[in-house]
Amino acid sequence: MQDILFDFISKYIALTEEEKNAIVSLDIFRSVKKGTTLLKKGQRSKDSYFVLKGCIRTFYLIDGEEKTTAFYTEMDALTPHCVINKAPSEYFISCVEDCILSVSNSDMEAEVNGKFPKFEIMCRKLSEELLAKKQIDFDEFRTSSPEQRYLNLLQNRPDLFQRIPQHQIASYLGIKPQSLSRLRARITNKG
Amino acid sequence: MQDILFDFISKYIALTEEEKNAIVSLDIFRSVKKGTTLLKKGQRSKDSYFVLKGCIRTFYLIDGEEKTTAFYTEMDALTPHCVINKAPSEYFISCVEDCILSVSNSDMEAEVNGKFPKFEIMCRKLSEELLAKKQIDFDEFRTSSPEQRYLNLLQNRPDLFQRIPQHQIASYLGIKPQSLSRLRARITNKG
DNA sequence: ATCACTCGTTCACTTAAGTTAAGAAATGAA
DNA sequence: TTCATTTCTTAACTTAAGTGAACGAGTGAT
Repeated sequence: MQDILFDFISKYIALTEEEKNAIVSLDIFRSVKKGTTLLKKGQRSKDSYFVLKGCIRTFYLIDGEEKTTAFYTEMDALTPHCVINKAPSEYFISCVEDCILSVSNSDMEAEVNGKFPKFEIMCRKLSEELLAKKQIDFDEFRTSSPEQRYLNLLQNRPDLFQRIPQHQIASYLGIKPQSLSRLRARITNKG
Repeated sequence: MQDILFDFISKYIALTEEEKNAIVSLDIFRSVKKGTTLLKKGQRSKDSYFVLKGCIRTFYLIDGEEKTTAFYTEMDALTPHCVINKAPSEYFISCVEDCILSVSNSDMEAEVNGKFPKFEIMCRKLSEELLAKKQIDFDEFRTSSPEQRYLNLLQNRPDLFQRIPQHQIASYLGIKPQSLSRLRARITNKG
């Protein structure tokens, strides 16, 4: 299972056996049940997540309504905003499925970065890459209609439709569940 | 004028006079006329921009229509996606106003980073901070209606309405110019 | 000064999403 | 299994954005 983490890391830096052992000895792997809340609004967490198996999502609670803003699945890394800016979290994080996660604390990361400077390089590369990806995703969202966003999602992340409740996907697309149902019906009647 | 750049840098790292001189000697300051296109779709540029004065925007050309996705004003830094992923640009960059820009090439940056390791730290901090900000902006956009987005923009960047054509702001809000006009009329008739 | 062009607004009409409500299907717990 | 809850769909109606067109105000070029 931890091989997934090492596969991911190998995209950015090469690891020696010694370094791999150092990571394993940190004992960062966690099994988490579906529905578990990993972070609540207002909390000040230092934990970052890497998804080995399963799916977690971030959502806001606005006027009593959940607004899902992201899904993280296998090989996705999530450093909550509150870890970066050291302020209480604006949003929630919870498990959509039973998950196996690698949970790393920012203090631990600082320690590992001290011991193995390679990791600092990885973090820089990773955050640059994530910024570039986030920019493109944002642009795509901004320049698309809900229907186009739905078709894009179907194209780029078809697995989400098999594992995530429709109302959470609707929220992610920026519309209501009823509108998603209707939109789907509209599309099938066209094709 | 270059003091603006040094003020900006001082938020991340402290600079010696020697380092400041090294930057000035790079001769990176450029005056650019309103309407100038800095980057076209399909080009492979290595240039990053820092706005000292004026305003530049990024936009896509989709079905013959300009879709504006960002405005950069004083103290904003823009590293185009094509610089990061070394692929042809998907979008255009042009000047909304006469501008004074600091234009830095990624080769130059590598050189400066080599001479002054401090700069590498600044780049890491900056890209982490930008990622965090981008995430929050995206979440806000995702969870808002066009009307809320308009009100937020009015709150957070009121200057844009004084310096940018309405149809570009409409596009930025994800709607048509006519809808922005109507939306504004609707709001004034309410209040 | 004139002409062409862009820009912003308004209007009438169309299309799609929000809202409210109801019911069927699936899920989970006792 | 049964019962309650959640999830998804459908429908009727409301609201807001898209579309196409027209108009006046401003801008720039000649």
